[in-house]
Amino acid sequence: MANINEVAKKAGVSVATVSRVLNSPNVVTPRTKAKVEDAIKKLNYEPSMLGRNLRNSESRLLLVLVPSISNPFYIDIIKGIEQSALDQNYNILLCETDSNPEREEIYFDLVRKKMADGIISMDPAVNIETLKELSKQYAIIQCSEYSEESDIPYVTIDNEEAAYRAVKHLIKLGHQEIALFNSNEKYLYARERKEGYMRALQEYGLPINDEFIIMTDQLNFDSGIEATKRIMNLKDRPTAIFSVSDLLAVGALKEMNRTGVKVPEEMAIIGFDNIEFSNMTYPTLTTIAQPMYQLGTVAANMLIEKVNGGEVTNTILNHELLIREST
Amino acid sequence: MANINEVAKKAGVSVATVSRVLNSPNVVTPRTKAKVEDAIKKLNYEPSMLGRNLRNSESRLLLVLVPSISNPFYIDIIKGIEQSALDQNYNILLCETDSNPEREEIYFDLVRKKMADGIISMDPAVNIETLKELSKQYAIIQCSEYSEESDIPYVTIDNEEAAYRAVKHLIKLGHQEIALFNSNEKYLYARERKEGYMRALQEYGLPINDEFIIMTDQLNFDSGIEATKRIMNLKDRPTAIFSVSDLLAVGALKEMNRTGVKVPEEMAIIGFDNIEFSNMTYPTLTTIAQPMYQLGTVAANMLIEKVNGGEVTNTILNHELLIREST
DNA sequence: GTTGATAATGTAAAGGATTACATGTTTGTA
DNA sequence: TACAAACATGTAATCCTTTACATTATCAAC
Repeated sequence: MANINEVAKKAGVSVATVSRVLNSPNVVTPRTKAKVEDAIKKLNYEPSMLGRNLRNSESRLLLVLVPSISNPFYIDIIKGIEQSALDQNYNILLCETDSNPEREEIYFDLVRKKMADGIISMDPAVNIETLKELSKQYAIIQCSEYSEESDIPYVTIDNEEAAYRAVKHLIKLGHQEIALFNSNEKYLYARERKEGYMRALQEYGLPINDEFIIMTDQLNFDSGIEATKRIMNLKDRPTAIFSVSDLLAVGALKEMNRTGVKVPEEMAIIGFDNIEFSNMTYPTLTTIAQPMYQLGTVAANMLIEKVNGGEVTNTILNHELLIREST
Repeated sequence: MANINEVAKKAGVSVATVSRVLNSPNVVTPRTKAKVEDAIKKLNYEPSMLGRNLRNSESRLLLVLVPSISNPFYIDIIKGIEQSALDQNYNILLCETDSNPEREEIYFDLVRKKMADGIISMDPAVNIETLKELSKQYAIIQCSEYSEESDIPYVTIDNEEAAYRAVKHLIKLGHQEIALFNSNEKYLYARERKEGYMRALQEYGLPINDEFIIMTDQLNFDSGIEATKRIMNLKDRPTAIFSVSDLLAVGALKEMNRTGVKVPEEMAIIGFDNIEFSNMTYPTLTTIAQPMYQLGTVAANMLIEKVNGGEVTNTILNHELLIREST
């Protein structure tokens, strides 16, 4: 495979000139440019990014840390990231941590070893201490989930307000007994969404029933079924569910269908995220729409800005309540 | 950031020795090894993969070409690929082509420019001519969808047989009028699955009704709804649907639910792929399970084998008929 | 036809590792 | 004690670009 030297020789110029034709074509005479381009074509030359990256001390790769690609919530974010990255000549290294610290370390090593120029972390279970440490030296952005006491820049939505609006919607429909399917409150978003849930209840003078608050350890379909079974076994059942994840809500829906409980008549359900699938269920799922794609593009732009030494400010994007058939 | 020279100086050895400590620790004296490791620690040295990759003429990155990450079918394959890759110290560059030739070219360029060591293509709409051309020079594997007349190695399942079994299952249940939701027959898998569909019908002496064969241009939910509407508008409706993709089948299911047609009593539905979601619908979806994860691991192993100059043989993996509620 | 300014090109160092080959050190044995 | 064999370490080339700096070519103006 030809390298820049051979091209230079064939074109009768120096390697510097070849490089210039490639990188700043305007500083070179049309005649030499033509000669060089001719040689490039004849030799089928493709500049090696390995050499270039070494020289430029960059990899033009962005690490995207995701807890799981099975959760469609992340898919649209990833699409947004990929688009922004491509637009700026970056590529993404998609890394699924599975909340496994060992894997996480493998991926962190990629940036330590210069194989990635920066990180977008979306993993709520990320080792925040390591992340903080890394952020002193490398460009890092948190997307969706973030840590308050780090000063790692983030992009997210107002989770408290979104949850508040969701629950308020249920209350307005006449529900007084509303369950909350939440995840572990060690995660900020879980705490914030619970805050919103409680604020809505309080505002309308409704009691907070601890039995109605279910903590699931994973945001997936099975946990949704599990949680639903638990509330359905209560003597005093709620009439509505606010779930912090569409996947949990889909599980709830399934369990309702299985046991013949009518949605929304006997049980209203509202999810969170607006994953593509929430529109395919029976009935379709009312949910809080997060601007996933935009979360992605903004995160990527912030990261690239930071990689290039720029300053970057935290961003809160808008959410939206999508009322569909399940409420 | 420290480099290998500084480590060597600090440890009082040559760079070669430092490199050896890193790459073949056993050829170096325990005493020197200790000195070097000490220096590494003190300087917080991390070997740069940029330098190493240039020297070794490799990137240790595998390109994974997917038509769309919105289709969960690919998600498990990707997981498999990622696991195998990690096990062998590779990472994956996930590339969503969106069946957009320009994007595809960007990604192909990555391998031309040595930024990726090989490609796993899963895109049925891939530009097969370019792929064939590239495969002369670079390591390429096709996963799931492949081209018969190229000699690019592939891993897939027996689509004809799988379709045959699915349709036979419907026939055994008493269905005589069976619709086929297929994608464009320019794709091999579409042709093969249609073959299987026809073989089953023929074997049982059932007529082939062209009106029952619907071609969709995309394998997604909306196309499923669309196709369903078409067959429901026929004077003579089928009593069962065989869909070549779960997503289409989910669309069909939704449309049945919307219009109050009972599944499976009035309309049986069978999908293809066994995406995670097919188990979450109401009713759950009978489907052909492809061994997605395994497709991924096998593809990755084949590719890495090929990257390292090995020879590789085509692989056909087993599928399975999963009978659930929709039939 | 000089001169000076400007534009185009060339030279060589640098970026950070790996490794063939050369050199220096230990061992074991006679 | 001396010598060869085996082992450990060092030297320097190499992978492929980019770019600061040096050099040469071009052109206008006098």
